[in-house]
Amino acid sequence: MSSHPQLCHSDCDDCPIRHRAVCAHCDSRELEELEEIKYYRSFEAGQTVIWSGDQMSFVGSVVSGIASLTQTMEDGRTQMVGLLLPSDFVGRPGREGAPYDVVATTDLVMCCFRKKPFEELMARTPHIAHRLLEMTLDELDAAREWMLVLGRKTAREKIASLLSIIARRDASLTKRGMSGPMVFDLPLTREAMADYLGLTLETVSRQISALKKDGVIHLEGKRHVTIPDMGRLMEEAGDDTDGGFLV
Amino acid sequence: MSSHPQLCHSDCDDCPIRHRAVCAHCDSRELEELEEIKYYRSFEAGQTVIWSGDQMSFVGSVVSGIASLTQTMEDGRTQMVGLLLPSDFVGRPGREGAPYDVVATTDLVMCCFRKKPFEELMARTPHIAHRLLEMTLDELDAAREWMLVLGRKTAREKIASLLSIIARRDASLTKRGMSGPMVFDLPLTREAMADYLGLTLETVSRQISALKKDGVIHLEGKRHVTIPDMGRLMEEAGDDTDGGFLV
DNA sequence: TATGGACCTTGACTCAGATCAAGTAGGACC
DNA sequence: GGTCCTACTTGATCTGAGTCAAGGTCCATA
Repeated sequence: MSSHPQLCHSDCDDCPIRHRAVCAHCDSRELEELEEIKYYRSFEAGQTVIWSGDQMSFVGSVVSGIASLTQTMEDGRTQMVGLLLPSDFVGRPGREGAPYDVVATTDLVMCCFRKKPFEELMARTPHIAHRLLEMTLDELDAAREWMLVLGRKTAREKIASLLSIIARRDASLTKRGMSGPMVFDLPLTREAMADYLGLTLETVSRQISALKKDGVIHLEGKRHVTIPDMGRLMEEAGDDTDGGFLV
Repeated sequence: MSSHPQLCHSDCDDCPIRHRAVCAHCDSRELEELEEIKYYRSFEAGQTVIWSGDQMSFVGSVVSGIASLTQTMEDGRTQMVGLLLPSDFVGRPGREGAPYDVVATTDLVMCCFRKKPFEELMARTPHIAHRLLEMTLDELDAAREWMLVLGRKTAREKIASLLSIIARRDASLTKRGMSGPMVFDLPLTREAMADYLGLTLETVSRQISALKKDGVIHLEGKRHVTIPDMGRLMEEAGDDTDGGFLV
């Protein structure tokens, strides 16, 4: 599985981001600098972190909770174009405005760096710039993978695709591995799932019920999911059974 | 409008790529190096340039013709995830395999650089690396813009969106500007349009006929398009009338 | 001038998913 | 215990786009 967009300052204990691709190569001067421009921000579920078109004053990563990138048409139709899970990176060094809304889908904590000094540091530090290109390529792959889901998959396949992405991300974050049944809590409402999948919330609900009836997933309450057989779910998603590479 | 993913070697007369963001800042040593690792490749319409999963031995840009990035499911459903018009860049410096097929949608000429030495040059030349990040961000924006099209737009809006993208790209390449009626040849078959839009070719045909009947576009033959009123087309696409920023 | 084939159009019918509408489940707060 | 509210489910019906099928157009080649 490819690594995910992540960027971390020095102290991963108090900013619980797993991947240290950047800081592992930073010397202490750089880490000090990062520490100086670092701060935390919290958002409540439903709050908008950044409005489309706004100036962005920071870059950063998700510490806990979920944020989503959403685009909205004038008549209100919305499409999520990205899902930011803990450790994912937000921000576009070198760019001014945000091209879409960033919304806190659950309560959210972010670890931010002030943008200007971060960019300056980046300009002086080739391996940070390089890591950033890597992350952007990963995001691009994920977006294009999702285009196939949106354009060509059935509602049932879409749900299965989303569940398997969340399951895989959850496994890699909790280091629980992918063998045996997967258990996790759905971090999204039916409506948010619908926005991500280009469906209505009723269709999402119906297809989840159908997958449950067919034994592909188990549900306790409305959010607690067990996937007895990951291979089966991936077949339902229309993916190669050996697992997608992206996100 | 944002710049498009492009990368150019020194001699833009014999490699007709408009944007010189890279070479404008290269000194003559770098240009000489680029010249040494440069070569051209031609493909016939329908040929596959790179298979998904293959090692890529070059990076480069489209000189003439159209290439597309496509993803295919096991059962044959396909989705185009990118359209490469003249001057667009192909390649993922620092990455090995291709994540999707690159197909020559028309007869195609590409200007290529050998990948290994290009990467070495890039590692030594921060402004090329920087330009590459810029291009990747542009592609990411375009992909996400397209996710809204795939997930939430009607067939009619999808066609209008594609036509306005092609019209705008055509205008910027030929420097004809966006005022007055736009005239161009559709570079895609109905089937290719369907693959890009997540539709069937019959639906594409029907919607083009409908837009024609309603006077949004004029058609001479099957491919020669006139758009009398670009604003009207963009309304049909469901975009802000002031024009999208992306692609 | 025919013949074949790629590409496109149009019609008739079907169906997956949207829409509209009525519920249920469970938590917070009085 | 009741009531309110948000999140979810389920049913009935509608409809936009897919499917299947029959032609049409244009061009290259015989």
